[in-house]
Amino acid sequence: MNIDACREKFRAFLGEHGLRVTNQRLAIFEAAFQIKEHFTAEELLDRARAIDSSVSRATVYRTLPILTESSLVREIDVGKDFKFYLANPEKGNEQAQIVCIDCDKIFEIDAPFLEWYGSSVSSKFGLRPVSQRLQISAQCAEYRNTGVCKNRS
Amino acid sequence: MNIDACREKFRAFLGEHGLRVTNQRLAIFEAAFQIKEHFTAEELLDRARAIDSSVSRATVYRTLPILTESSLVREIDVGKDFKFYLANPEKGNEQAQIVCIDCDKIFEIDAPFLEWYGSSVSSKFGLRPVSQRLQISAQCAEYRNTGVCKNRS
DNA sequence: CTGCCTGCAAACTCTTTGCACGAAT
DNA sequence: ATTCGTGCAAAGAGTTTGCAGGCAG
Repeated sequence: MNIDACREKFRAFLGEHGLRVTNQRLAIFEAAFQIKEHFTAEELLDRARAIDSSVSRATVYRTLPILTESSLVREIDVGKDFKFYLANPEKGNEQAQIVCIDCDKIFEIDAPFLEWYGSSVSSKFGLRPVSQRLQISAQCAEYRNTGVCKNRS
Repeated sequence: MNIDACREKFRAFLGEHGLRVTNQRLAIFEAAFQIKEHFTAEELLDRARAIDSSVSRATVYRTLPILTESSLVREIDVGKDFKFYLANPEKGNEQAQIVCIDCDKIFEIDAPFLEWYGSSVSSKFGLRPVSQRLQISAQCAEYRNTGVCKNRS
């Protein structure tokens, strides 16, 4: 989905939920979609402030749930003490993440079986799956050999 | 592995790593193995204090890494702001978790393919997997119908 | 105008850490 | 005797929230 369609979807979502279209929310939306990879709340704040300097940390944290509930942004918890986010995720729950434990880089991988697997195993417990997450922690080949990861930022 | 073998493994692990066998560490070990399901650091503290009232929160947090590194306890991060632990996990990384989003109950499920899947997909990125986690968030059938989960504690 | 939205700063939660005392080896 | 381990309390980090003022509808 291109950014214009996403922006429209965002405005529509706000309208449908009786939420107001504010400059701050728009700036946060634009900032999120400028970032092509995974980002943190803090990085989003920096980007959003570059667009609208009045954006505060609180508003970023209050806007992120709106973005995730509208499926425009996916929240990714890799077991660290802060969360990552990804704008306009292409494949819903059909993806998994590999996290490099040295450089923290996140690789998105296709996991087409995932939805099916979660559903079939959950039904044995009388449960209906809401979301699935497959996460793999790994080391780069280079890190393994040299102790340093080439992806380190 | 029965508890006696585990206790012996714990003492051996301490010895091999130049760590001392203290009453507090033993109390925390016993407390963890008294709990047959998943527990939090706070629950472990309560149990450990019932055995040795001198155990402090700090020591619990300092002992948990020892228990996880010795594979006597598994750490489970379900994306909440605190971690769960499970003593004497039977199937290493060959298990996944289903978490009920209402009552937070954690169901352990077998996932025998998991190790293989992580390895095969990671190798495409030149990565070596360190750990895998498959987590499914789900709702109880009862919760779905009545809005209340029968497992609610 | 009305009331949702905002920035600010303080509060919160879980976890970690500095310090001086205490206990294991 | 040494040194590591401990309890206490404060610090830390990311996130949330109360409040008074501001802007969308």
